[in-house]
Amino acid sequence: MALRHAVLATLLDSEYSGYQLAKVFDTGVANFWHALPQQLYAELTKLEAEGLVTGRRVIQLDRPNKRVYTVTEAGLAELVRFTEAQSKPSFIRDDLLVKVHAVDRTTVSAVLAQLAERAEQAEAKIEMFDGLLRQLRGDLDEQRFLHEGERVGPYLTCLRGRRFEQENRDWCRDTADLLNARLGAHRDG
Amino acid sequence: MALRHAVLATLLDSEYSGYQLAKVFDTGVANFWHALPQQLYAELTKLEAEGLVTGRRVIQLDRPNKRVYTVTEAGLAELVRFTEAQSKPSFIRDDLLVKVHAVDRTTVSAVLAQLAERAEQAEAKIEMFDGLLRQLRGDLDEQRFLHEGERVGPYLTCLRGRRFEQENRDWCRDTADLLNARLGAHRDG
DNA sequence: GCGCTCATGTAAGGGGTTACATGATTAC
DNA sequence: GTAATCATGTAACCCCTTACATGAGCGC
Repeated sequence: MALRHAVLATLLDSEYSGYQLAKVFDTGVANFWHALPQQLYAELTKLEAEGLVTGRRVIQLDRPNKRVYTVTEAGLAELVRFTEAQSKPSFIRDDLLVKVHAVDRTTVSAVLAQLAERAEQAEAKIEMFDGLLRQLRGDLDEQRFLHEGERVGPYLTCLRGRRFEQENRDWCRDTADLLNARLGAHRDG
Repeated sequence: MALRHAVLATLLDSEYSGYQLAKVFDTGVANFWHALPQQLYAELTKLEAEGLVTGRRVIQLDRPNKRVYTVTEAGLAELVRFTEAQSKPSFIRDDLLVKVHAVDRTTVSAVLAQLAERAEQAEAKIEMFDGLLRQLRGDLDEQRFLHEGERVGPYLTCLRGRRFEQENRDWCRDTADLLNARLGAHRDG
C-alpha cells in the first residue's frame, strides 16, 4: 500500500487526470516509482473515496472530457504520516542484470545487444531529465534554484534520476566493451 | 514469472539451500533482484517439480540437515531462452525518493534522518561489495581478472551494484547537505 | 531452560500484471 | 474510413507480502 503515496506526492506538483498521471509515471516519476495506467485509475478512485484527493470534471471541446485530481488536506496529512514512518528498503528488479550475471553460460551476443539498447534508453532518459531540470529551475542557475527555489523536492529526485541513468549508461557501455574484448580474445561464445 | 530466472542465475555460482539462497538474495543478489525467503522456498519447489533444478539432501551433524539445489540442463536451457527474449524494463520503487519528492510540503527533519540512515546503509553495502569483488577475483588484479577470468558475470553485476550504492550514498549526502543549508537560511521547518 | 542461528515451510490477503473493452476526437 | 491520441476503465490471474508455525542443534 505505497503506490498511493507516490500518487499523492506527484499530485503536489500539479493536478492531473489518470491519463496524464500515467504519462508522468512513465517518465519522470518512473525514477522512484513504477505503475501501470490501470493501477493509477483504480488508485485514484480509491483515494477519492477515502477523501485523500478530490476530482474535478474538465470539459474539453477538442478532446474527450477528463477528470483531474488534487490532494486534499487529509491527503497531505497522510503523506506527512507516511514521511515520518520508517521507509521500506527500496528494491530493484532488473532482467538485464540477471542476464549479465549468467552471461558466462548463456548467449553473449544477446546480452551485448540488450546492453547497447539499454545504454541508448539511458541516454534518452538523461536528455529527458536535463529538459525537466531546466524547466523546473526556470531562469535561475542550479545552485541558486537549489538554495532559493520554493519547491526543490521534484528537482532533487530528478537529479537522482539523472545520476542513476548516467551510471546506468556508463556501466552498460563498459560492460559491453569488456564482453566484446573477451569475445575478440577467445574467439568463442 | 522472472524470479525463477534470478534463482537459476544465482545457482550457477554454487549449489545453495533455500536458506543460503535467502542470505545471498539479501546481500549480493539484492542488487538486481529482491525476494523473501518464503518466495525462494516456494520457487525452488516449483523449479524442481519442473525439472529445472535438482535437489540433493545434505546430512549435517552439527546443524539441521538441508537440501541443496543445482541447475539442470533444462534449467540452463530455460535461462538461455530467457536471455535471448526481450527484457522487461527494470523498475525502482523507493519510499525515500517519494518522501524527498514531497519534502517541501511535509517534514524535513524526518527526511533528513532517513537520508542519513540510507547513506550509512549504502556505505556498508559498498564495503560488502568490495569484499565480494576481492573474493571473486582472487589473486588477480581487476583488469586481469576481467579479461582473463573464467566467469565474469557475477563480477560485472557486483561492479554495477557498487557504483549504484556509491551514487546512492553521494546523492543522499548532497541532498541532506542542501536541505540542511536551506533550513539554516530560512529558519522554518 | 533460553536465546540464537540454521532450516523449511503454510495460509490469507493484498497488490500488480495481462488481457480485454469502450468511446470521443483529430488528422490524413 | 482508418489510424493515432486522448480518456477510462473491468476481470482474471499470478505474484508478493505479512503473519504464523515448526523443529533441530549450539552456546551459555
